[in-house]
Amino acid sequence: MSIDRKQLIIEAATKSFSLFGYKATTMDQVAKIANVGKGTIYTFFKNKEELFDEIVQMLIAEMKQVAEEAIDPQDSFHENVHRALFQLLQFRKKHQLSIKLMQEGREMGTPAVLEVMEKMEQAILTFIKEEVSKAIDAKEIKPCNPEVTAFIMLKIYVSLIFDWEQKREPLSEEEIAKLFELYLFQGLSI
Amino acid sequence: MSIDRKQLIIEAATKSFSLFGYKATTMDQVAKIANVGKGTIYTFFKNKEELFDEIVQMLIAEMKQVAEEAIDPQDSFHENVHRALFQLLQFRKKHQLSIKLMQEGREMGTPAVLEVMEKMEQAILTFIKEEVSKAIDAKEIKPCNPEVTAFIMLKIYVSLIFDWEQKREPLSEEEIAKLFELYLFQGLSI
DNA sequence: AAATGACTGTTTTGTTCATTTGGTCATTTA
DNA sequence: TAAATGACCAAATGAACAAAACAGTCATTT
Repeated sequence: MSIDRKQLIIEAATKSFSLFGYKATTMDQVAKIANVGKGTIYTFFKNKEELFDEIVQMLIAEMKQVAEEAIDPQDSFHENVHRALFQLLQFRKKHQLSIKLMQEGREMGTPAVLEVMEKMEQAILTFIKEEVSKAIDAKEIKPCNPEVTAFIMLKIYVSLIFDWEQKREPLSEEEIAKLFELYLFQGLSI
Repeated sequence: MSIDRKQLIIEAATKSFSLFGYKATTMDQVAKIANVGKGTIYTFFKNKEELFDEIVQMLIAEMKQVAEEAIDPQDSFHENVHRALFQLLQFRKKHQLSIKLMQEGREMGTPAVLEVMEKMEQAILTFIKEEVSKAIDAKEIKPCNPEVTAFIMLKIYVSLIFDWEQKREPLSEEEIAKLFELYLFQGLSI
């Protein structure tokens, strides 16, 4: 048998999704880039959306790895969460495919893309929630609802990293870490 | 002279904007509802956008009043901010015109509407920032950047009131108050 | 002097139709 | 003979055009 055709298709589709987005990627184009007959794609994937989903699954796995690499059991919980969330959002901010998908989700509202963005957010929330639960068990932080806490943490990070610099000077990583520490861990009370 | 024509126009336009949104409101329609010739509108307002802006100015003034009424100098800073932000966002959630505008901003991205939503957000931020500054001066809370703090507070509230219940059970006012108190004032640290 | 609505140039909307697209399947290939 | 293929098809898309609706003006009316 020649080289793995499924791999070729995945690589071609990833390239095209990253370059043009989901809607603007045609199956003919993917076949052409992969040097494969169009029908061949359908022997490996039920349809366009399933091909897309498989690629996004890989993206989520990559993100999970980035997050896990940011965790150092020696460090405190909030240093770990800060590093993990920061790395995660930087990843999302820099990776070609993530960027294209976020654009397409916002600007065109492509349903398949919105669905996939949900999944990515859910994956991040699950990861953080797990870390929060561990920290509560280890009595590193006060008892609290891990789901709400993970949700708030992610929202604060997205706010500081994406929303704030929409209209203002971007904040440096250290500033973000300090703010996170102040608001979420120390608290504003005197 | 007959009854105040400018007032009639403002009332008619408010009704139409609330019912159909900015784009779907035509000047002919406003004139008809107001029982006024179309040309009359242009003796009071330069164009459609200026009419819209004047109405939104009134909405913002109303919001400011709601926020101010929520502040009780006897109470602590965080009780006051909680009440003010909560009232503000409930107002936004219940008022016909706000609802229509938020919909139109999200779904159609009408530029005039987005612009106006910016203004509303800025008004809220300025109000909270002012309260934060006062609280710092009164040594009620730790020194911090009032602008970032106001920004984070609003984000947390919008997250808890709007975003959270997108996919989960809504949180009650008391729950939101408790969460706000825990995350922002007490801090998660033990 | 204030109010008006018919008028105008522009934008939006509805419609048509040729092209493109996702997906199938009979044929080809190795 | 199993895997690969591309011609093929129904459905979706969008370009092009005509018709309608629109914001804003201004000569006329009140």
